[in-house]
Amino acid sequence: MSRSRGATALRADDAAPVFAALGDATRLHLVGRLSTDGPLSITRLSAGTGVTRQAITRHLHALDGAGLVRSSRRGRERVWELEVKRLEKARRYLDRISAQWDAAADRLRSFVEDH
Amino acid sequence: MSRSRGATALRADDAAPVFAALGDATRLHLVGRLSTDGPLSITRLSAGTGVTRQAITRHLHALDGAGLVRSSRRGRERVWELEVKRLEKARRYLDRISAQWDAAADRLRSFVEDH
DNA sequence: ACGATATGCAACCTTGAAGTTGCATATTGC
DNA sequence: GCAATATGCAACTTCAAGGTTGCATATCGT
Repeated sequence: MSRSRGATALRADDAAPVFAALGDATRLHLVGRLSTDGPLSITRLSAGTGVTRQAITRHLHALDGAGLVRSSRRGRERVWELEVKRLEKARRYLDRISAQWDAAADRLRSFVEDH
Repeated sequence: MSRSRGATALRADDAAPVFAALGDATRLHLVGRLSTDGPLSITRLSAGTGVTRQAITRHLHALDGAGLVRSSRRGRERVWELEVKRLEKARRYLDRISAQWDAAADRLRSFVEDH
C-alpha cells in the first residue's frame, strides 16, 4: 500500500467542498480556534466574532457538512470539535498536486535539455 | 527566522481567499490539469469541461486573483500556469492547524491524567 | 417553580458567484 | 488581404451563501 493507516486520497470532486468550507474567513477562524482551544460551545465560539450566534451556527453546519467538525450535546449546550482527519486529507490533496507539478517541471526541463 | 527560503505563513484572512478559489470543482480540476500537463492555453483548458470558454476564463481569473496561477500572452493565445508557491503556503497553513490540534490534544490528555 | 442561559428554527434581505449569449478585437498562415 | 483561430469584454439571468431578526424550546441552578 502507498499510504499508512489506510488513508484514501480525495478526488477533485470530493475535495472541492472541503476547500469551499475552508474558503470563508469566519469559518477559517472557527477552525483555527477549535484547533488551539479544543472543543467549544456555540456561545463561546460566537463571542467576539462580530456576527450573530445564528450566523456562527450556520457556519458550523457548513463545516460539518464538509466533515471538518463534529458536534455533540452536553447538557444544554452543543460542543463542537475539529475533525482533524478530514483536514489532513485536504492537506495531502495539495501535496499531491505539488508533487505532480514538480514531476511535470522535471519532464519539461529534460525535454528542453534534449532539444 | 523560523522557516527556510523566507516563506511567510498565511494568516486566516489571507488564507481564506486561497481556499475559496480551490473550493470549486471546476477550478480544482483546472488546477489539477495545470499541475500534470503544465502551461496550457484557455482553449485547451476549456476543451471537454462542459462549460463555455468564457466561464473557464472567469475561473482562471478567480484563481489568478488568489495568486494560484499566472498567465502570459504567447502570440494570439494566453498561456496559464500554476503558481505552486501559493499552493504550498496553503498546505503549510493546514499543517499548522493540524499541529496546533495535536498540541491541544496532548494538553487535554495530560490534564485528564492529572485529575 | 422560575429566571437566566444556550440552542433550534424559520422567514426575509442583499449580494456575489457561476454560467450564458452576443459581439468586438487581435494573430496566424496562406 | 482574408478566413480561421484565440481571446477580450459586457449585459443578463439564476440561485445560493452569509447575515439578520423574532420567537420557540430545552436545561441549569437556587
